[in-house]
Amino acid sequence: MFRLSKLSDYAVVLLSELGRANEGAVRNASGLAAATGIAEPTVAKVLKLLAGGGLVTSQRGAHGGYRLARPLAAIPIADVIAAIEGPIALTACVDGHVGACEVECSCPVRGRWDPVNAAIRHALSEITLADMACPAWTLTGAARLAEPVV
Amino acid sequence: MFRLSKLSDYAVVLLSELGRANEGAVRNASGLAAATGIAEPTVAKVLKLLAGGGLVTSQRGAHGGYRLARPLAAIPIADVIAAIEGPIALTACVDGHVGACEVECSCPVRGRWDPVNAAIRHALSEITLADMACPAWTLTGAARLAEPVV
DNA sequence: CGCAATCAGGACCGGAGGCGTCCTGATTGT
DNA sequence: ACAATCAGGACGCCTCCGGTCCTGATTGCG
Repeated sequence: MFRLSKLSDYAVVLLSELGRANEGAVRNASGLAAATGIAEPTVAKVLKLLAGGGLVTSQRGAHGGYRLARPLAAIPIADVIAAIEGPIALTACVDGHVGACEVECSCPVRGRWDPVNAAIRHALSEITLADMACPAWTLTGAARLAEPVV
Repeated sequence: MFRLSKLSDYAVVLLSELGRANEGAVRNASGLAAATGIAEPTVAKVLKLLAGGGLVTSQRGAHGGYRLARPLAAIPIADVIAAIEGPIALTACVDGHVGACEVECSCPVRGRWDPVNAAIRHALSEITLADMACPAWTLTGAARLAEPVV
């Protein structure tokens, strides 16, 4: 199974939370932590990663915080994963590392996963955060989301 | 990055090796280890997993070994990964586990990654081992493939 | 002008799980 | 009967993720 980092999961939650209500609003880390139920240090870490990836913009100083850099519909899930976990690739041997393999010529791995990587990258580029938003929410508990839970 | 297990990588190598030459031939674990450069105990482990997944058939006893259950072109890479690493899913919370989440109602994760999982599963089902075979080989050394190398 | 709030960046540690190995038993051809 | 080979599980090392915390830079407010 593809062992996606839990941090990426948090990232989707936080981005969705940011995308709710008025998208231009600035939210600070502690407020987002309270709204999502994720531990505050973790929230801060994820937001910093997302800021580094250009998915959110940060405002420092008093009353600072984070806001979405683009609307949710313009954020493919591939970008989120890339921001949190680095470039999308299946194995270590895949990107670069040419010549580092010990079995070398008999190593049929080099470049072999490339089509798989490309296929996954493509698949993940087609799905945006807006697509992932609330299968259950929109149906049952949209109202519950307006208020910070937990 | 999608941290695909190294075992899956070995599996592809071993299956490709099995698919070379005459596909019906029986190869034992030590021979495959020698041909691929992978440590023998690891080869045995991978082959056992593949046999459990029905990708190879095993013959016990003296002069026993493994052979492909189907031709390479009939083995999607998704089957290999499923055999080695279990069912394909991005996170633990995704499949089943309903109600096991601590944040529960505020956990926007449940079911959310489903479209992503489906997209990846689909992508991996479209690519067979035959497709992955030798991007470099087919160009330069197609002839080399006809005969068992190394 | 000083202070408080907030993000930026990195260091640090604990725990989980993958990876590789090995051992014992079952099966089969010679 | 023996040797070869696979089946299945147990086990330990080691890497890496996760979560936390600390210090410094930036900015608005009193």
